[in-house]
Amino acid sequence: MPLPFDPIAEARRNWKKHGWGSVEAMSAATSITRAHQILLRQIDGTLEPLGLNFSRFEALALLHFSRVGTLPLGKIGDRLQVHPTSVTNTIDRLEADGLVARRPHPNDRRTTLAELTPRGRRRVRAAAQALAEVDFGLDGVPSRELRKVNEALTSLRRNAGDF
Amino acid sequence: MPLPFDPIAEARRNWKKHGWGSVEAMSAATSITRAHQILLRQIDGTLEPLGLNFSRFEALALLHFSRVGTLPLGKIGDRLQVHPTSVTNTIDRLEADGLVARRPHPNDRRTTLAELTPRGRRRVRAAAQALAEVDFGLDGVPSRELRKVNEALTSLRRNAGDF
DNA sequence: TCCAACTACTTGGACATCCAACTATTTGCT
DNA sequence: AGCAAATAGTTGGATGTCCAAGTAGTTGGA
Repeated sequence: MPLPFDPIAEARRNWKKHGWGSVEAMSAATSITRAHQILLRQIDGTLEPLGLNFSRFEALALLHFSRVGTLPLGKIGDRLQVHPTSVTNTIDRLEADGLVARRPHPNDRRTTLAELTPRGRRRVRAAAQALAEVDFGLDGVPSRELRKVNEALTSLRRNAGDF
Repeated sequence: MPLPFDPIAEARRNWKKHGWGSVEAMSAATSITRAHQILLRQIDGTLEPLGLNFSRFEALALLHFSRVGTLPLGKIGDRLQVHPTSVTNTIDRLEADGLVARRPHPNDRRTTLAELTPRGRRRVRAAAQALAEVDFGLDGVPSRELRKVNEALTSLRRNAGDF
């Protein structure tokens, strides 16, 4: 099914030919979009038998890493950079599957805590192992290239004010 | 609004501490996801006043680059790597806005062609200019870093069988 | 003290994506 | 020639994301 040519190289040629400018940025933006499509499909495919997707896995991992296994929903949204409504939706699903429970915050009654259940903790470990086994859909990519991706995208994210 | 630390560096530490493996790949996958979130928001924000989003813009650009201004819907899906139903939806929206028209294929009655209207051609030029002006949300990122992104992601895409 | 402004989360609605199933047409094997 | 399999696109349903607006609770300054 692969295309017989690199669609982004083709886009670069066309972009130049029409004098549209910002070729390097266009190319980077498009590359990131395609890479994201590819990775997300592989990752979600890996997690699907476990009843998870990448968003739900990220939320579970965050809870697993927090010493107490508990986090305010707002904090989860800040860390994952998603809208509060997405967090509500994600936690709804995890709660329906018994992987997480909503708890009232002891000091602030506006706040809801998500708490990892024992079942959720087992599930997130299994998911992490499954993802590591397929190298997050990146098996075969030389680690030199992976480091390049990480370096360059860290710079990009810092520039965009991500952190 | 930025976080006071790099969430991905934090994830790397936690991932290692729990012995979860594939740290470099996890880091790359997560970086790509975040970079995509950031870029897509800026790009869609730039295109919104023009009644477009990135998907619709990509479809229009593809048509603009094809000499005749016409492409089968299936080809568009192949190039953009999206599901046929997404193409149907995208073209529906563009058609409703008068930027594209559906035409029957002269030789194959199964096939539908999307044809760029004059209005669509003007719109895609304006959109390209708007995107170039904001450097696709990447203004400020040194071009050395952009080239690194492009190189590394081309390798990643090739490895994943994108082309 | 008290109330306006802020914060945390949820609800309802818009939109984009995918999958499964369906219709229409074309192709290829016998 | 004839029919099964493949191809092109659409519809309906599920999911996930965002925004706008609403509810509940907290905070800070007059």
